[in-house]
Amino acid sequence: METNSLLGYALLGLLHQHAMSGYDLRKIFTTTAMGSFSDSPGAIYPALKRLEGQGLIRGTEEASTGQRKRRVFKITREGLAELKRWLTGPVTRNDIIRGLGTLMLRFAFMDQVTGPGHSADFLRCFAEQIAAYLPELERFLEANRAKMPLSARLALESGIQEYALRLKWARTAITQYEPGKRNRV
Amino acid sequence: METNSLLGYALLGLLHQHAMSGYDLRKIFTTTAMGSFSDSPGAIYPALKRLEGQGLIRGTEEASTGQRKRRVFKITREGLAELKRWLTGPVTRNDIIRGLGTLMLRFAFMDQVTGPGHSADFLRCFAEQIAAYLPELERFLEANRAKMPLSARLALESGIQEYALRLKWARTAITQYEPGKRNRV
DNA sequence: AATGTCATGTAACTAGTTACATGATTTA
DNA sequence: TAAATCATGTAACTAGTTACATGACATT
Repeated sequence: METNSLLGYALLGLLHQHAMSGYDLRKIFTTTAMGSFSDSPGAIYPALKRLEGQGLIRGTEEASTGQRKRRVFKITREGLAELKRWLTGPVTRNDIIRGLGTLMLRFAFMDQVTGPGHSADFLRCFAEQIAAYLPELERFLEANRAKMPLSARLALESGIQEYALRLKWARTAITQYEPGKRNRV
Repeated sequence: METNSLLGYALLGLLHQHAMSGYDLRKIFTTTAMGSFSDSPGAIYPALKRLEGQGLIRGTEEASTGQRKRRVFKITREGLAELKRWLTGPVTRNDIIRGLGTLMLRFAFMDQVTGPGHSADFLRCFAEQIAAYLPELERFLEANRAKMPLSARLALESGIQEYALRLKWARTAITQYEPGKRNRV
């Protein structure tokens, strides 16, 4: 069972949408809302090489529109299987603590790859984990608020607010997957 | 001018609060709201070594409460200068795009290290950058909402909501630094 | 005697950073 | 001809991951 970095899964997920070159992928990271990923060639080309080495994607040379030849990558069956495996993994307490970015990326790909049924399940686990973690943070704040400098307390409150917001978001999002709504893309 | 990772600055900021051992720092990462950092010895001990090599902290052996000897680290003048340099750097568009974690850590240390006057300035820059980025994300959503799968759209909306929340938070936080309020710790 | 907690550290591996190199084609 | 855009790639460096090693003392 292979392991990949978040960047690797991001590339895999994007290549599942449609085949693309490394350059296309870089442009996605520079010009769309996926700007949290680095668009540097030193990150993307080696990552594509690794994915290809694992047999998860396959690149084919293509005579491009005039300029230099481009390598267009498409996801393989193995790649799709690995992407599904990643998407369907459990939502752990650790995932929540280490930051929600990974989980949000997983969710973003979910409808397309594993279908809306699974997305709703994911949201339920997501909400459950946050609902468990949030009171811990709140208890920590109350226990320490007196001894904390203002900016430290404000920063912590901001973090708590973020988790609270995501919980509310998840609960609203779940309703969009309810039967009766036409939820297919 | 030295460069350090986020972990390096986190350690520097914590050691500015008071001198501690590597083990104490690890415990902070496991037991407090700073859980986004790894508490693994393979991360922390080498990071402390690097900081000491740069002259930013200094460790002294200490006969501990019974068990094995511990090395207690304290920040040096150079370390404090470097921490201040990091805290007072500009708030860039890139800082906002790459994730708010780094900026929130900077802010958390700010009152103690550079004083409440600077914290308010920081919040104004922070709010300004978010206020500039947010409409870009919103335009992207509107331009793509039709072609996006439900889960992808929801994920993007969640991201937008987060930025909106942080903007509101920053504007509220600024008022807590206004003259007339007793804002010293 | 075995396990747990305090406490520090290293080694092998992985992946990301910045910066550079290359090269074709198009536009100013 | 200089610069911009398309397009791929490498090299040196940095830092983090997991896993292991060590060792003292305390508890069961």
